[in-house]
Amino acid sequence: MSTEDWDVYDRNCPTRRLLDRIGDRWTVLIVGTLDRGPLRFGEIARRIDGISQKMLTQTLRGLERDGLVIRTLYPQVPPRVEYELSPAGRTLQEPLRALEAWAESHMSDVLESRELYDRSASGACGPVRSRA
Amino acid sequence: MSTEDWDVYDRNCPTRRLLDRIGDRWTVLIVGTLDRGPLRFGEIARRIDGISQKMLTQTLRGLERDGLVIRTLYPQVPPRVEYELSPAGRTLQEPLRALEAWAESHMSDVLESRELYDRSASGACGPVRSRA
DNA sequence: CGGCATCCTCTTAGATACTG
DNA sequence: CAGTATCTAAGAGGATGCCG
Repeated sequence: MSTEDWDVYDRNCPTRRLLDRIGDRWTVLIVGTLDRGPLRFGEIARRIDGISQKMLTQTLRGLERDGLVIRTLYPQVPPRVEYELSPAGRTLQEPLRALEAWAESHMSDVLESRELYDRSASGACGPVRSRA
Repeated sequence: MSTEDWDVYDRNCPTRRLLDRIGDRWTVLIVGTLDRGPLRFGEIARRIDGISQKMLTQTLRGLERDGLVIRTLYPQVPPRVEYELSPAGRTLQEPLRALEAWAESHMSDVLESRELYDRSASGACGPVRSRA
């Protein structure tokens, strides 16, 4: 909570980049899976259908670097690595859940709107609005 | 609000793609600029530093197609085009603002965490945690 | 002014193979 | 198991030029 505040509408605003990270497709899903406690690498991979091992590693590293996820390595053979949300990471859950909830509840509207839009490639005259 | 609910953790879930769209870097900023009412194309472009005309057009088209933004063309010379949030688009503002607020308020923590992380490339023994 | 089309570049991410 | 490394394909996105 620094007194200095950034402007996301400025090109060089670091907050803009952070926004990119947390809005990232995989970040949203990963943080979502970790809401019930620590998970092993493989467990996360299995829960998020379609994520590649590379993207999972990469995204987890980024989250760890940002202090949002804590990585715990148990030096065994075979190795066991657990990931859990940090306190800061837990505060991120609420906004992300809200976003996810919005997407779910507006999915059908959006789908309908797309169909309408795609169907009418041609328009009329007068001030043309995209939606009546 | 259909009774059918999807699972974002499934690879083929359409909600997942919608989540991608609304989490998009430009979408967040564009929806943010439109919170005070309609804006012309050029006005939006001027407010969002660093956006190219191509990405602005493209993102606005997507939002229009999804029924989140309404495009109004006034057939004048030179043409005048205004964009405004639809009712559905306005409901998106709250979650996006929450996300933006989160990013702003946690920026300094994240920056600090990154520095710490980058500084210590080497680790110790025992169960190794990313953060004490 | 607001855009579309084209070109071209640079980043991403998926697949694959190998390692401690 | 949990990665790292490498290659390649696909797409994001910028620059430019033309048009209604």
